[in-house]
Amino acid sequence: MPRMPTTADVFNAIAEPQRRRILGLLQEGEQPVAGIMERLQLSQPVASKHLRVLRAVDLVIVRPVAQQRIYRLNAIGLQPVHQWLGSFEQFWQGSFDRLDDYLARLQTKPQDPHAPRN
Amino acid sequence: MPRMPTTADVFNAIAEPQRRRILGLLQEGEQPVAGIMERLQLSQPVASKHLRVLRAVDLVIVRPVAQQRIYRLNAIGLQPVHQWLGSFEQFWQGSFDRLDDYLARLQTKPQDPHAPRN
DNA sequence: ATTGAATATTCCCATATAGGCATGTAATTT
DNA sequence: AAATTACATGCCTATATGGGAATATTCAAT
Repeated sequence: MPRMPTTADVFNAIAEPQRRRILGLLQEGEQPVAGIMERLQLSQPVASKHLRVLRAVDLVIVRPVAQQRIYRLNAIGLQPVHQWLGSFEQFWQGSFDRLDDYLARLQTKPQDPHAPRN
Repeated sequence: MPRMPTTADVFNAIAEPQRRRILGLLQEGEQPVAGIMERLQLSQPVASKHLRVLRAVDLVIVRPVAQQRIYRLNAIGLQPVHQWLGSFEQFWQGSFDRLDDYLARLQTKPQDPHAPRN
């Protein structure tokens, strides 16, 4: 079997660099397709196709304004990736550095009695 | 041009669910190929091929022991993904929660006179 | 109704898969 | 040395791609 479709999930969708660039651009604010084309130097069909994928996995939201389609970032769609990554962060440092973190947390926690979630 | 090779970068490597499963398993500790095969119910060639990709992008480290190859998780290799994701987390909450963050920062910032851009 | 503007979609192709099957290879045992 | 173990690699196929060129679609202006 071939590779999974790019629209299969967020992981596949963000594997493509151009799509990551688009998402990055949309951090600055919503944009019509023409804006994305210009800023990222993409041909019109290429832009539209990438946006189609991002739409399919719910990473962007479209809003029609006249003939324009305004695309907005829907960053919450990246949560699956964030969650998956979360389980790995504890492995990023050796046990030594993790000990540092642990001690540092022990020192600051007591100062704030109403310790909010984080 | 077709899709970018799975070995092109970490993003492409982790797009494949089986490879994510392998990485997940390796969180429990290093494993020889046979262990991965059994735990994840993969054929031997399939396991080897996925591991090859993970090796290529440096998400796992191999250590030979007799005829066995012990695979170990190299979670630091996931940092590019984590970094990229980082720039999006500030968009995860609605403007309301972001306002909270902003106010909280205003309270602590004054202690730092050299307020950098932003 | 026509024309024009902004996007979307279709058709094209070269390329890279994931997995099954078969075979190659390195180290160990007998 | 021959056989066995534990993996890696090669070959095969169906399928999905990203981008280019051309065309279709949708809404607005004339």
